[in-house]
Amino acid sequence: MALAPRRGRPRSPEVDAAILDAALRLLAAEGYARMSVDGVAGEAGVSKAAIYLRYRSKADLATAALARLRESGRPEPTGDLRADLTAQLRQLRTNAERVSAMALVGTCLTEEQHTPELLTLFRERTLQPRRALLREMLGAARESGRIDPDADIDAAVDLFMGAYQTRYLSGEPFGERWEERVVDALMRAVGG
Amino acid sequence: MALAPRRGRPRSPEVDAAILDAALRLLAAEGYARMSVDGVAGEAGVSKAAIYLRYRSKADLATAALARLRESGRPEPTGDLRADLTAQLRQLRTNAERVSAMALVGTCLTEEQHTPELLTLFRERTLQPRRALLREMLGAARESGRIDPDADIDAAVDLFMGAYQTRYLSGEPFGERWEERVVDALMRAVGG
Amino acid sequence: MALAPRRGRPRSPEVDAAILDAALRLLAAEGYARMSVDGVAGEAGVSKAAIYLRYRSKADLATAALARLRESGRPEPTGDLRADLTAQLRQLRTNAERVSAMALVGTCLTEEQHTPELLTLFRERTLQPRRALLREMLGAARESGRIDPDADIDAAVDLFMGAYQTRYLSGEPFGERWEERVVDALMRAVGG
Amino acid sequence: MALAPRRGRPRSPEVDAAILDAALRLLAAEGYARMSVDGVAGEAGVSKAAIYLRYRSKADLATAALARLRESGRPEPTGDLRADLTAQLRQLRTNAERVSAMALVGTCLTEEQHTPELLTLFRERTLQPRRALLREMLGAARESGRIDPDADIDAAVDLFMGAYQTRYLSGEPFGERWEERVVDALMRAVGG
DNA sequence: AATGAATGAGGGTTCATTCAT
DNA sequence: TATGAATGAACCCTCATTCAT
Repeated sequence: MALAPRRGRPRSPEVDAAILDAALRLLAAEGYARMSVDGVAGEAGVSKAAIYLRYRSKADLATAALARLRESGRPEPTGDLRADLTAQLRQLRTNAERVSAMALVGTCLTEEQHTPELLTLFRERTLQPRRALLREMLGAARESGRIDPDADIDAAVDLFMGAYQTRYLSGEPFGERWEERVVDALMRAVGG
Repeated sequence: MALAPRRGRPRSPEVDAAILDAALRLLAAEGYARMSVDGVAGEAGVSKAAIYLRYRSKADLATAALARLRESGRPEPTGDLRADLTAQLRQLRTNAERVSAMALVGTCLTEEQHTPELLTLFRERTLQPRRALLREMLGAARESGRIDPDADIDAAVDLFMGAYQTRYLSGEPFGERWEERVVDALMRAVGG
Repeated sequence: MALAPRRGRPRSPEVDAAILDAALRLLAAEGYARMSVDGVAGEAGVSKAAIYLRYRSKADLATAALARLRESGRPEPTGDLRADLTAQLRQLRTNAERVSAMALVGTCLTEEQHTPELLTLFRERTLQPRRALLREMLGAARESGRIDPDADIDAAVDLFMGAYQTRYLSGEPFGERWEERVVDALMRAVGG
Repeated sequence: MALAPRRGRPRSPEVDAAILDAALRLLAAEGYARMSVDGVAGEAGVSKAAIYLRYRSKADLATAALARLRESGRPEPTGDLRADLTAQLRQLRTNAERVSAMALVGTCLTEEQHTPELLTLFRERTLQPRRALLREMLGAARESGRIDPDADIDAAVDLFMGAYQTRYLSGEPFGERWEERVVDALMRAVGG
């Protein structure tokens, strides 16, 4: 099982991680344009050249940092659609707050013209998997007759996924039991 | 902002408008951080100092530009809820595309830490009026019994308002009759 | 005769001159690659941005500095070929030492691949005019029968023009009456 | 340079040669200032540290590379001065083009202040031997009466050696039979 | 001996802002 | 009022050199 013996000084994994952590932190806090490679190096406690040894450009670095974005604790569906949707929405919100997701969304949107990789990556890593899971859950419920056979799953996904974003954007407080209320409304929409 | 000066040569309103137009265009196209005062001056055909005569800083300029953002052609409700919602959604989408609203949203979110006025202003000028109108429409429909008396209007607003944003973000094409499908689903949610 | 009244703050001619002087000095002393815009700004006592206001790039700056290179005191031909050639050669040598011409030649040659404008300019401003003058002088002498009607003027120009350069390159001291000796030899070559 | 090590793994001569070849190539192509140790390592297919193991600095490396410069095919004098001079000039030109001699001359001149060893070495290896040979040829011809006993050999050497350089510098095309024409003129100068 | 990692010091260029005319 | 000049502080990226393996 031994890896091929690598020649030369090995790359420090601590440095690897420190760079990406710092980059993601700054990306969320400052946005891509304001994030400076100097700043990342400073936060990570490494030299700028150590970063350029790993990434060819600032865009490369930001992309790698974004690619590292992982969701933690996406809940497994149980089959109880209402409960599952609620759990999903709660986790989406918690996770978004944990990783400053809205700030990252902002950066990706802002950079859509200059650095489109960011938005592409964000879609692939974060949005699409969640949309796919949602489609599966709703599809399975429709198959098994737990929701209306005519339910428009595609439309339901758009309604559901945007709720958190638009609430955040609006600046209005979420209030008690926000997730439950949204899910209730959605369940009616799909005839659950 | 500066009070209107009473002495000396008055400021040209054409210049005022040209500056704000250029600033808004660049704000949408480049984002706040990449928008340069030089660039605005160039697009507006004035000197940089002419801008600093009117606005104390780049942030001031961007805020004023954003404040200028006006929606055009918001349709008047007719009383037919389904038709009205569809018209609203269609206009929201059209208008968003016209003013690069998603890019502006991105900038406002990205700058939430550095220049929170931008997001505040965007909320006040763009999001809140639309949300208020929606609440009115749904409230009136509930009053008059055209939708379920138990309908959760607040939740419905979140579902409705986020649909465009999340669809745009997802990168998936909108497809034919997207607005109708979303409104159909929402009408079920509110028992219409 | 009044110039059109220029608007805005006029560009300081002192700054103009200081920049070009510093650039030419550094170009000769350090070569193009080692010459830094920071260094030029420092020597000239201006900010880097003042330089970039005038020149779009380092290459532009260097080119402008080189274009400023002017010979001083190129002697007017008197008609006495031997005396004129000697005067030319003496002035060539003096001038070359004054402006570090060989260092500039070195830079232009070194940068032939990366910044060919430098060599082109050097040719146009310095080499070609002198070669042309030499051709005229020799041509006139041939017309008037003071040198051999078969004299190969083109070859004579190459012989004459390279003498200083190659002597400098060789590192050997020029010695007393070096110019006279070279001109003597050349006069024989053209049958003077 | 470092003494040959007696202990431990011996240095590979192939690596030695590859390094110097690459360095000379880059020195001619980019000039000293632009030549990067990374670039040399890359071209030579070795690591940067392998270079620093052999040379203490970039200047050391460049010097060693220049020292390797060898002329190939310098023709042996036959005793026929005109033919010999022509052959020398032709070979000088050919060789110069082969090794990008003018670019190297440029680098040596440019670096005269910072790294004077380069110019010194270039003189010793390239210029002085050729000048010495020329002096010998002309001296022998004068001894044997084939040229004027008063011919100024030193001046003739300067005329001859500079012709190629100045023609190259001037940018004018060499044209047919350039060597013959120059030698013709020179032969007259020495009374041949 | 040889490798690839890591560093510190610039280098060219841009930009928000202030100044002189 | 309005202009163009001038500035100082970054910012992205590269390089000669040293270090750890």
